[in-house]
Amino acid sequence: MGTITKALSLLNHFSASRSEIGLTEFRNLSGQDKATVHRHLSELTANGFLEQNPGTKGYRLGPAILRLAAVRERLFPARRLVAPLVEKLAGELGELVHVSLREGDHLSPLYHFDALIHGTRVYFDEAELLPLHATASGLAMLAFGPTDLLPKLLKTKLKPSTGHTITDSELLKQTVDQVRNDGIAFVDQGFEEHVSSFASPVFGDLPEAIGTIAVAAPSVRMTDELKAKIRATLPLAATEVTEKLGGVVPVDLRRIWRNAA
Amino acid sequence: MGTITKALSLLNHFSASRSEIGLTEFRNLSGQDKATVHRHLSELTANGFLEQNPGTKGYRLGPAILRLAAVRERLFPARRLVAPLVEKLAGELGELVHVSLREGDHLSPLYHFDALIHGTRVYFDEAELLPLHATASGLAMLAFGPTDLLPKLLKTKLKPSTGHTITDSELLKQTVDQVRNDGIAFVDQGFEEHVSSFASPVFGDLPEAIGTIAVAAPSVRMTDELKAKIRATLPLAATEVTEKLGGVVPVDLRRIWRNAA
DNA sequence: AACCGATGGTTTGATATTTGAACCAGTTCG
DNA sequence: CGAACTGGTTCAAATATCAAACCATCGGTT
Repeated sequence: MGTITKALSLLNHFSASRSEIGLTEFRNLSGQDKATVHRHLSELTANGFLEQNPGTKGYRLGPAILRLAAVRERLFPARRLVAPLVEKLAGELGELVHVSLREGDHLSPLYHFDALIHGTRVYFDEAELLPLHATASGLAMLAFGPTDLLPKLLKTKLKPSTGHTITDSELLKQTVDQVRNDGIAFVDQGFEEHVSSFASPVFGDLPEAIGTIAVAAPSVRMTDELKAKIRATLPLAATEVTEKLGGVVPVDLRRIWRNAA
Repeated sequence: MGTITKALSLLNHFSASRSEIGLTEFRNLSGQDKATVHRHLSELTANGFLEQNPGTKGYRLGPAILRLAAVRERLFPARRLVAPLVEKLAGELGELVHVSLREGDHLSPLYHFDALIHGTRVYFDEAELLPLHATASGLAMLAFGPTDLLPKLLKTKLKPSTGHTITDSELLKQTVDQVRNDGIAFVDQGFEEHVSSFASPVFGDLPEAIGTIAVAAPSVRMTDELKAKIRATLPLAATEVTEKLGGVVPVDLRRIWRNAA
């Protein structure tokens, strides 16, 4: 792992529930040497990617990130473009919908919305990277994303998130093949207990998925009726998101989706 | 310059007018070796801070930045908090107002708003880092920010942005002293030709400026009347922004502002 | 087709930086 | 006091960097 990757990985330890992290905590989370972590934190701070709370000495995400995010959204306003589509689908289904983009061998949440019409709801952390083998989104990405994604992933050990996570290489291959045939992925409690989700791929201008759109609901609410409704609407939403992002759905997948409808 | 700084500095070459940058262009902009730049770009891409356009091979800002920005805004919604104050002041004055936060030895734009009531207007690039010695915001930061900021800056060569930029150490020291007495900074065409601006510091919980609020207008519109109006309103706005961000204005500066009013 | 001048990307081996175990210093708590 | 935490710093050994040369590919020109 290169220096830059080590440093940037430190930033991934922030989450909705952990906004400020100290040196020792970073060392524990990253497993790196303390001196190294410290130099990395200093350098990230000097560049505005972190800022240090003068009182607690803890580190927080810094202003540089906001500045760069503003630039990206201005040039390629993906968040703004997909937001209405996500909200519309979430409203129709009454469940949590999220769009994520591939970030290396994970998926990075871009936008999510929950209609909040039910008492129980699925918790979704925008800061958390989604693993490819444990989530419906991940399976959709493995099936329709870059072809070297699955082989690379199979070289690593598949870490279970729950007792239901697929950790067997052969089973993962078969499941991905099935997703490729169906044009939609379904996972029950693979990432979080008691949560089921569906996902379909979203494309850029190449016939290679750049992200996914997914619906997640508590498993108890995932009835045959809701499943049918999701299967009927999700491919359409994926097509709309793809078009909003200036991409095209590959013809063979378009055919699969049409036949399913 | 450390590896991480070199890599992160690459990201600063993006701007509103330059959304996609190729390897050779990065090499020219950064002055670094091509092989090094390429390795850095690859590593940034692998971590989602950049993404590569498969067609042109150029690099763009990646999804990781959005993800982290969402986390930061959720934990410390500075942008959302200051936006209404910036817009209110911009409306009252009819000119461009911006709030920036310190990012190492520069200022990083956090939010800006232009009432757009005049035909000519000041161009403001959210992606661009503001130098401390050339802008009103910078002088306010030098006067009220960390005490080691000015000495450190004086050790480097002061690069002129226009013919009016202060590049003399002695003059800069005097000017900063004056800003410290006035509680407000004024610069005429120090950063952009034909643009004048005022700035006051904004504080966190320590008696040390963390950022600034500034008004910029075409020099021809900067009449005595407008100047008086800005001097009367900017300190109040700076106080409001400080309070929104959960900080306090140091008592001695509060006295200066009160006496001026 | 052959050529040119760009581009992105890779390799090599001497050189410089990063690394990590141990070390230092300040707090907090019994 | 001393133990157990913090955050932060030092100096041989591992790793990254640099410069220059190289390869492949693209789009236009002769």
